[in-house]
Amino acid sequence: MSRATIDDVAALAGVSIKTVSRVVNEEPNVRPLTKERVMKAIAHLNYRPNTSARSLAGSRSYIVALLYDNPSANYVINVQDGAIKTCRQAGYDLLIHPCDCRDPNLANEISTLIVQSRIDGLLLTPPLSDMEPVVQALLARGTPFVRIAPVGHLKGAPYVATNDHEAAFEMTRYLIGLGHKDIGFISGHPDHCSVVRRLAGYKEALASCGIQPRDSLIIQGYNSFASGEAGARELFQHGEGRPTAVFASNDDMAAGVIKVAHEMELNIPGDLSVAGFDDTPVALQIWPSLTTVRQPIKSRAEKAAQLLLENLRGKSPAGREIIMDSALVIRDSTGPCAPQRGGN
Amino acid sequence: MSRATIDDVAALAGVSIKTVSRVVNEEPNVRPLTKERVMKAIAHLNYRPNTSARSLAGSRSYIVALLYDNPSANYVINVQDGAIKTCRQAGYDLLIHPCDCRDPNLANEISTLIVQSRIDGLLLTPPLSDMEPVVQALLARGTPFVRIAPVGHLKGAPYVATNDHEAAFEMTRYLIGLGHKDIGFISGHPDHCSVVRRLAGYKEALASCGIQPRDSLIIQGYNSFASGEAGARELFQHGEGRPTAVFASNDDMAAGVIKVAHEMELNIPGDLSVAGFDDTPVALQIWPSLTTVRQPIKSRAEKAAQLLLENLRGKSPAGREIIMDSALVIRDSTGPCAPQRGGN
DNA sequence: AGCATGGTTGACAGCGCTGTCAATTTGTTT
DNA sequence: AAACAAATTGACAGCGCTGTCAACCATGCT
Repeated sequence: MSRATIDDVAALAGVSIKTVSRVVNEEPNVRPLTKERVMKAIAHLNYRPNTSARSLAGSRSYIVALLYDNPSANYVINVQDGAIKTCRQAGYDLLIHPCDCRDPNLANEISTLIVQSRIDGLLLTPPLSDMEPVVQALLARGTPFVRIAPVGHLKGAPYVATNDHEAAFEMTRYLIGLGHKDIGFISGHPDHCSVVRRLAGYKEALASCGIQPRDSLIIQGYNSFASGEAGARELFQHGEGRPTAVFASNDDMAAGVIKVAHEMELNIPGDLSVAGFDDTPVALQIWPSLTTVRQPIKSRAEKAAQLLLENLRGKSPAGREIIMDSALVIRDSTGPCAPQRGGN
Repeated sequence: MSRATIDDVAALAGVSIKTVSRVVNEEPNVRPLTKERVMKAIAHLNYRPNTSARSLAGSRSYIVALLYDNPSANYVINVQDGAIKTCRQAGYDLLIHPCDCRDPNLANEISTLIVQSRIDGLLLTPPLSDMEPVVQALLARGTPFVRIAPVGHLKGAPYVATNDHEAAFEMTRYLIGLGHKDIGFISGHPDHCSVVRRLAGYKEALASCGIQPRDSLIIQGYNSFASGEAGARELFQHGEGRPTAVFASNDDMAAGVIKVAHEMELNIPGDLSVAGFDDTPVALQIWPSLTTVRQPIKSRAEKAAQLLLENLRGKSPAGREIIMDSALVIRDSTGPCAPQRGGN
C-alpha cells in the first residue's frame, strides 16, 4: 500500500526520476505526452512522494503552522477546520501551535519553531495578527504568513478580515430601529484590535441617528464570560439610567449579561434586549437564544490558507487583502424597547 | 539561529557524527565523559536535529496523529492541548486529523494517512476509540496507538479512561440524597460507548437505594444540545409523572433541558434539579450554573500521549490500561426535592 | 545544408541523518 | 602477561527526493 518510490514510477513510465519529479511538482517543460505517461504510472502505483525526502532535498517542508492564543475553543476549532481543509487539498500538513501572547520572548519562540520544524509559512489568528514584534520578525525572516482578522494594515503583511465595523454598525442600527436609545456597549479585550472596530461601528451608528454616545454606557470587557457579567453589573448599578439594550462585542460576554439579567429578574427581551457577536454555539444554548452577528470563521480561515499557499507557490501578486462579509442573526434576545412591552 | 548540523556538533566535540547521533537518541554505550562533551557542544550550538533527515534515514517520523470526530469544540481543544504538551516535551509533532466516523472507508483512510504522513503512532478519541474496524486495522498494521476513554477492553489495545460508571453512580446518589426519587436520565449518543457506562452507573445507584428504574424516565439522547431539548420535552409531556430531577449524560444536553425548563417556566432548582456531565464551559455560562461531573480531559490526553510515546520507545510493558478519576462539581442547578420548596 | 535558439530530458551530487558492521579501546580472566 | 569478551567508537552506505548542469532534440533562420 503506497510503498512505491519515485524510482518505481520512473521505471514504469520509462523516464528518469527527474522527469517524474518534474511532473509531480508541476514544473514546466515536460512534453504533454510524457507527462501523461508519468501520471498514469503514478496513478497505477498509487505513488505519493515521501515528504521527508522532499523537504530534506528541497527547501520546502510542506508544513504550515497555525498560531493561536485564543480562549474560545469554538473559534479555534473552526479556524483549524478551515485551514486543514485547504492544506489537505494542496498536500500540505498543518501544524497547530498554541502560544502565549504575554510571553515577551514570543517572537523568538516562533522563530525557533520555524527553523526547527522547517515551517514553510504561517497563519496568524487574533490577537497574534496584530502583534508588531511577531509580524516584524516574520517580515524580517522573509517567512510567508497571512493574518486572520487583524485590525491594522501593515505593509507587506497580507490578511483576511471581516467587516466588523459595518456589522456592528448594522446591529446598532437594528437596535435603534427597535426603539432603543440607551444602548450599552461592552467592548472586547483591548489587545484584540479587531474588536476595537466594533466599538467604532457602534458609535458611528449612534451618531448617524443623532444619538450622543455616553461614556457611562461603554464598558471595557475582556472577551470572557466573567467580564460580561461584570460589565452588566456595572451598567445596571444606577437604577434609572439603566440601558434598555446591551450590545456585547462577543457572545460569551453577551451570555454573561444575560445571566446577570436573569439574576436581577429582568425579562429578556421585555425589559432588556441583548445582542452578541460571532454566533458561537453558546448563542443557541442560552435562554433566550441570542441575537448576534455571524462570522464566516471557517471560510475565512480557508481563504487565508489559500492566500498563504499561493504565496508559497510564488504567485504573490493579486488580492493580498481580503474582506469577507458577516451577517446579522436575529433571535429571541432582542425586541422592541421596554415601556410599551410590545408583543414580540 | 539553530542552523547547526550534526557535523558541526561532531567537530566541536571532537567525535564522529555517529556518536553525536547516539547521544541525541539516548542510545546506550557512550562513555559518560564523551556524552557530556557532546551535550555541551549541542547546547553551545543550540543544535536541533533535522526532523526530515531523521525520518528519512531512520524509520521514525517523530509525528503522532490525533484522530477525532467530535462535535464538542471544547473537548477537542482540551485533548489537543494535553497531547501537544506531552509531544512537545518529547520532541514529537502532533498532526491533528479530523475524520468522519460514518465513512465506511475510514479504516483505509487512516491507513493512507499513516503511510503518507509516516505516522509513528496514533491517539484515538471517542467514538473512534471503540470502532472495531479502525482498531483492528491498526492492530493488523502493528502501528502503535492509545485509545482515549473507550468502553471496551480490546486485547492489545491500550487505553486511558475515566471512571464514568462510578461518577454517574455518585451523581445519582447525590440526587437521591437530595430527596429525589423520580430522576430522569438522558443518555448519550449510542456510538459513544463511554457514555453507556453512565447509564449503568445511574441504574445501579437507583437500585442500590431500592428505587426501581423506570424506562419512561430514560431517554435516548445524541449528545447535542438539541437532543437535550427534545429529551426534556419527552420527559415533561406527561404532567403528573414528571421527574423532579434530570441527569443528562453531558453538559450540552443538560443545557438543553434547562432551556426547555425555562420555556415551561419551571424554577430551577426549585421545581426541577438538573445535572450534567463533563464540566464544559457552558456549565458556567447558563443560568443557573450547572451541577456536573468534572472530567480530567486534558490530563487524560497527556497520559494517553505519554503511554503512546513509551510504546514508541519500545517500553511496551507496564500499565497499558489506566483509569483516572473524575469529580462531582455541585453548583446551582440542583437542590432539594420540590414539594417542600426548601431554602437552598 | 548549416547553425543558432529554445524546449526537453537525464546523470549526478548531495540534503542531514541513521543502520550496519568493522575497528578500536577497555576490562576481565587465567 | 597473554587471551579473550565487552564496551566504545567511527567509516560508510544509503533513505527518496530536488537542484544543477550538461546533453539532447526539434524548430526556424540564413
